[in-house]
Amino acid sequence: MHPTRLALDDDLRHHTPKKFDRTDRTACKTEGTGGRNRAVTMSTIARMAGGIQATVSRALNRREIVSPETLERIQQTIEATGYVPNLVAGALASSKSPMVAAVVPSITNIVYSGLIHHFIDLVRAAGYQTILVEAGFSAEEEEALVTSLISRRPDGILLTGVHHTNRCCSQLLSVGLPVVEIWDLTESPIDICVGVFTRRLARLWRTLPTAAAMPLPQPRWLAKNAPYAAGTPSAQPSRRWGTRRLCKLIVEGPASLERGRAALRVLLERGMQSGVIFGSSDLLAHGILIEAQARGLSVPADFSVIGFGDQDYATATLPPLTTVRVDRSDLGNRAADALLARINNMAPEQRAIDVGFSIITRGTTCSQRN
Amino acid sequence: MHPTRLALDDDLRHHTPKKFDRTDRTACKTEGTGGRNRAVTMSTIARMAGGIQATVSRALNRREIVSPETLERIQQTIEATGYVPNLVAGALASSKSPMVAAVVPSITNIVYSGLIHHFIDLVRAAGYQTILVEAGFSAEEEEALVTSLISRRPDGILLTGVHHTNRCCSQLLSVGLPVVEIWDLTESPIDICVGVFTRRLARLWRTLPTAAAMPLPQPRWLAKNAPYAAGTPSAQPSRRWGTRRLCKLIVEGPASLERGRAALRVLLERGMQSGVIFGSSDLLAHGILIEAQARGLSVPADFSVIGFGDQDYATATLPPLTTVRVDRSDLGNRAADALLARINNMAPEQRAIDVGFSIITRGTTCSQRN
DNA sequence: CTGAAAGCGCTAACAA
DNA sequence: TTGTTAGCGCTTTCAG
Repeated sequence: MHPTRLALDDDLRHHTPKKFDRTDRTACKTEGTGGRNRAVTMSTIARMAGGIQATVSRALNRREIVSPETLERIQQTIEATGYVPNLVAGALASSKSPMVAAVVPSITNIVYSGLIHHFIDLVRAAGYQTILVEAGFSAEEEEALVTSLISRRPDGILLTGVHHTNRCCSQLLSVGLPVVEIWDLTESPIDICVGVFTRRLARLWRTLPTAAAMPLPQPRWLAKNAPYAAGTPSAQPSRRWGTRRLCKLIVEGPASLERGRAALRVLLERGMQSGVIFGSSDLLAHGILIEAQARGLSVPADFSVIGFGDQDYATATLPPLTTVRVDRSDLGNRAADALLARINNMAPEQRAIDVGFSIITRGTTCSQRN
Repeated sequence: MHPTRLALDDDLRHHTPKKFDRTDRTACKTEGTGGRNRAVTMSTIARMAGGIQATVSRALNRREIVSPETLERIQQTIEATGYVPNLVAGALASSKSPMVAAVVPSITNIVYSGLIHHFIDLVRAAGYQTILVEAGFSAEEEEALVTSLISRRPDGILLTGVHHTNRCCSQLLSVGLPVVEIWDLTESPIDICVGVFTRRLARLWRTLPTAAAMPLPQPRWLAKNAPYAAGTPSAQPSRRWGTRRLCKLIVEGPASLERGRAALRVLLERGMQSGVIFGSSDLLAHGILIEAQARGLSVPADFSVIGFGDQDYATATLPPLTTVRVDRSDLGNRAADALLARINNMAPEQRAIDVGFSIITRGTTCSQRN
């Protein structure tokens, strides 16, 4: 193979925005009608089809109870006018919007968005639309958001995590909205919760042979277990955790490849010799692998790495990443099922649904017992 | 450093779900009240505070026009009852929900979610909540979704891409909803559009020195330019494109590290010698880097790689990734600005806003001219 | 099967 | 400043 030379034309390299003028306004609609043209409603359709508004409503919601001819006429006029029913009026009258709300800390984090993706699919299949909102990681922000969500009177609501302000919980409770909390498991959820049982994981950490370091946080419930305050990459003095010496490293902000790399640098500076590094996300763990490679260190010969999340790319790293897997699609599905069940007034069999987790052993750990 | 041994207790390794029973039902609410307890409304508050419903409405929306004492009394009762206003009634009465809708192909793809994140922030600052929905990559699905969104009467709507069904466009037009389309730029948007001017990018590709391969698609508008049908990883016979020989490789499905690795394997099998490989996303490009490394090939000595997206991790790869950057936060912000402007009935200065793009040169290309 | 009529909980004139 | 009164566009009894 020969080296490749690549030269970029300077004028192409940065493409400076081009301006359009607004001569072509074909699509602009506020013109011509002179003021807002009266919206077409059910009554409009009824009048045009020679019937009454209630019949149109029936034609739309329970087609089987109107005569075929009437139905036909109504459908034709609907088609002709391009009428779209007003769901907010419907929701007011029937006090049920076909809608649920989902609150996640971050929509850009695949850990949440992947799960929510499945959730949305399932509730959609049941006829519900999802209004998805981002709450950041603060319970106060969440409270404000939840209040404004409640004011939209969704049929149900999904919350991430189990730490909510008191106001938030009591509001939810007093409205009597079905709510499902995901990720953490608590034995006294607001309504139902589905997720993994945190203490189990913590216990797992504690029993592992040599815990060398543990970049944090991201999944909130890992963060919860951190005995040290967060700070910019800085190692804490090693201390005993369970029966092992643990050096915990808090990585501030969202996980990223770069933060993972930085984490390993810090750990090495602090004299880390060997052991296993826990990443609170696969991304962080992957960053650690890359930094190791850049420094000529070998994983798992020099140290082990365990990620969290089992993202799809965990099989594609060098070497493939050992990681903690929580079945997110399962979680999303169960959350949807549980919420739908509650919406339909079914008492849940269990109030806390544990989806469990497992360790997927790949190339970044050695699996021999010692 | 010494090798690390890692042994996992078998009973801990897989944590089988634990069952909870439902004895603790402290939080269950359908109990006690015997049937649905009448919801508290503005009238309830008014009665309790010794006033009239309209005053409560005023206290909530335009506090400055009610007397301090009345305000005080009302606020206290609201506090006491935990009353949350019903926005759907409000929306019906005022025919404005403080809400906009956003339609993206995929919420799990950071390319969209990153941008939407900014969009949401900005419109929220203006008092609007965003209902976010996923449309997949089909215009038909999108149409159905848009219809159901319209039925919720949002104040505005954001669409991804410029390819929509006719019904979709005409419905949007007939409702007279402010709409902003993002990513692609077209000179005849439904309402306004903000994004990058595709033809410019295509022209850039064409002038590059040696185009060896181009894994596709993901950004829809790259896909659009593909002269070959999609298929599982398989190289197309090289053909002339512009003045260069181009070997295009279509990668099916969403981009992933693994698909990038597979792509390089295929390209090598097909006898790729040198040149530059375009990834339609940074993830794909990163996969290519990893595979190169696994095979002992050197980038950019053996071949160059250019990604797309300038994700945060592009600086953290080995070597750092040269990539095409579209400022997504800028795009999200401008989209929000544009939509808000339209909602406030301001005629846009331009109907198409070009945010441009740039090539960020890092370590995976050599920059010497030839 | 179709009509008539009473709201759903709020906003927005208008009047006092 | 507060009270009165119409609706918003639909769902849902209840009669016909």
